[in-house]
Amino acid sequence: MDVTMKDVAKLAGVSLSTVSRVLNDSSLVREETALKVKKAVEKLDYQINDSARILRTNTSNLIGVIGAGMEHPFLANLLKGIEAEAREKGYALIYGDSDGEFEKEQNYLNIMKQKKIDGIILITTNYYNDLLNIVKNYQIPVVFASGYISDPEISCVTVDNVAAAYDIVEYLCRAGHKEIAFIKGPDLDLLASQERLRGVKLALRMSKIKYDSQKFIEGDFTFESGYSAAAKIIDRFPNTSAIFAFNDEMAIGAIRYLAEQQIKVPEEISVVGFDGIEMGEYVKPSLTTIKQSGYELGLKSIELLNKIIEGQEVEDNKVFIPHKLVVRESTNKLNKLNLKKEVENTKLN
Amino acid sequence: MDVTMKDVAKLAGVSLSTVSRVLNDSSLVREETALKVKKAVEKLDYQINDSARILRTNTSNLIGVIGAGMEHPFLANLLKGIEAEAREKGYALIYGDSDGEFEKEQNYLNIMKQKKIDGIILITTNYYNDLLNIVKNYQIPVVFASGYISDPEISCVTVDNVAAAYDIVEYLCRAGHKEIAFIKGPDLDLLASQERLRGVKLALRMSKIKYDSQKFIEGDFTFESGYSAAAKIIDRFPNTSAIFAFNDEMAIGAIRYLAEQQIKVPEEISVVGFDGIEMGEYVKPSLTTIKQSGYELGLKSIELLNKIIEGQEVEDNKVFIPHKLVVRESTNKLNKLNLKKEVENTKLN
DNA sequence: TTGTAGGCGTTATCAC
DNA sequence: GTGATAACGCCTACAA
Repeated sequence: MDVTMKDVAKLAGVSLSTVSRVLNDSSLVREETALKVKKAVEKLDYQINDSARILRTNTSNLIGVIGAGMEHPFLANLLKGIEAEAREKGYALIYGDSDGEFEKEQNYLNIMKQKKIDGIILITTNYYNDLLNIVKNYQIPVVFASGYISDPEISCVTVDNVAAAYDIVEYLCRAGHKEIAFIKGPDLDLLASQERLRGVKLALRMSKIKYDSQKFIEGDFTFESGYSAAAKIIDRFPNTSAIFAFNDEMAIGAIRYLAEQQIKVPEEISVVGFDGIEMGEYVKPSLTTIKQSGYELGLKSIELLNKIIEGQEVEDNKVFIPHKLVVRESTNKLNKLNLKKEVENTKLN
Repeated sequence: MDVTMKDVAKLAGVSLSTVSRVLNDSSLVREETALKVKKAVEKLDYQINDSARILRTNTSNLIGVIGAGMEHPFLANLLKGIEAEAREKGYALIYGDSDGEFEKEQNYLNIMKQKKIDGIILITTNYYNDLLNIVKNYQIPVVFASGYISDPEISCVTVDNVAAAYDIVEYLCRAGHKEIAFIKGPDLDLLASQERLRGVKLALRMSKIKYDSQKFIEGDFTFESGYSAAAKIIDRFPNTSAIFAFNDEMAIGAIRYLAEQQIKVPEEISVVGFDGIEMGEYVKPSLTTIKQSGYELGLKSIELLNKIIEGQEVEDNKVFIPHKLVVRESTNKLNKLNLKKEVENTKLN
């Protein structure tokens, strides 16, 4: 079997409790004794048995992460930020993917409870209300990192989706675009997508453009769905002059479709995305988008969670990370060509 | 405190041992009794205390994953595959990122050992030799999922990097390319990159093209490094007709640079990548590449690890996943324009 | 400053 | 079939 504290105690010629004290940096130990113990630990390559410690102390230094669609670049960076900051703070991570299915989420929640996790980061967006109830019941500190949760008891870290969506739509309107089509997220996504939708509506109203639900094509945040959504848009609304996709991947999928149809971006149609994943800088044309940092989102989430776990005063349990409009090559101001085309189309309709 | 087996036993009117038996599906329990217990479990929403169980049984149903650069799409999918198959097999995941630093790797290895993980998946490529020694010492089942490990004791799952690199370089040669430049991986990466390098050399030799180490520019698998490597290539070897980047992201970065320099891909220079990430289908021009499935790599890794953990017979501890050359828009056969240019350049040199 | 002993919630070995 | 009971390895009063 493995080396235990007993072995260390024996080799160091002290008692179990002394070893324990040394390992836990108790100040009540003579330096000389501590040194003996440390040497023994070294010599035996002693590793503490975490289960025994957790059983005794009921705290695990373990944080649970339940996500969905984490292979998307933005979320992959979120996970990276979570990991880095968690390590920094002395936590290890239990990681589970729910595929957005409630059953799997429940399942992981149970497993994590059994492991006595100190806290949990939730990145799922479907069924989050049901999750909320379970989590509240569990009395485990939790932070949502996937959108704004209105429940005042629940902490969350997120970009301000409403404001960000507003910003980018307003930018399009200012550039003269009136015929804007949208590739929204899945209707199942009750957080980010719904919030972005609100931001869009707000911006349209401010620009006196009438809201037309027909012009919102549902995607699922994949390249492919952006591609096929663009096809629908071109088919149904040929006079579209700008497309706002609710994430960068769908925007890139859309651009690809337009290129294949010989529709020039941005000369004929401007395209904007959301997230600001690195890839958007390298596609041709590079992508105008709302940039937010997944890494920072992860970092801030753990920071907040850590405060809650440690019982520190939390001044605000709703944290927003910054976002920024980044204008690149995929958008332009409406030029004469577009305006002419729009006029023509208006006549035709 | 939480509900324990004791509470369940009391409510069900049986002893601790009986509850334990029911929970572990022991057949030695009368159905009637089992039912009583199950009802009590249900009613109290009892969750087992995993630490206590692990302490007693010394098995955790926990698999450790240590990775680096997991935000890259290929590896993000690898993680997804790992997670899905691990869940399927009843394991939970402890996930740590080493940033490719030996110290962090060691650190996570220790943490994981303390948590009594049943097995470990290693995805890091630097210092893997040192890791190997530690891991062997730990006597924990381990599977490398980042390249071929020659040590016969060590299990690994990987694409056949040598063959795959060979395939794509041969493809370029067959298309008539003789002036090929390379964007290789970091020299620190002792696994995939070195293997791909071997494959390249082999293919060059077969095609009677002389090996020129100058033509291998080092990148670090990021878009940015592909971009700047392409700049160096164009600067130093203006008659280059094809570029092979050791992953898709660097290839895409290179394409971006070429586009900015008004160098047409593939008309003037063909570009190929490696991995086959989804994004390669959507860039313009779409990317010719070697396709391998990160998801499958993850799945197979867990499959193998599981066998080892369960002590099943493993017929071969070196597993290869399939790869496939996918030809898209970023390559062509050398046409007259290129050939003429090459002739001219040859004269000049 | 150090040692002794009890208990955390399980599982496993005995009896009955 | 079922029930006591002794570990598993650690932490923490309490004693010394």
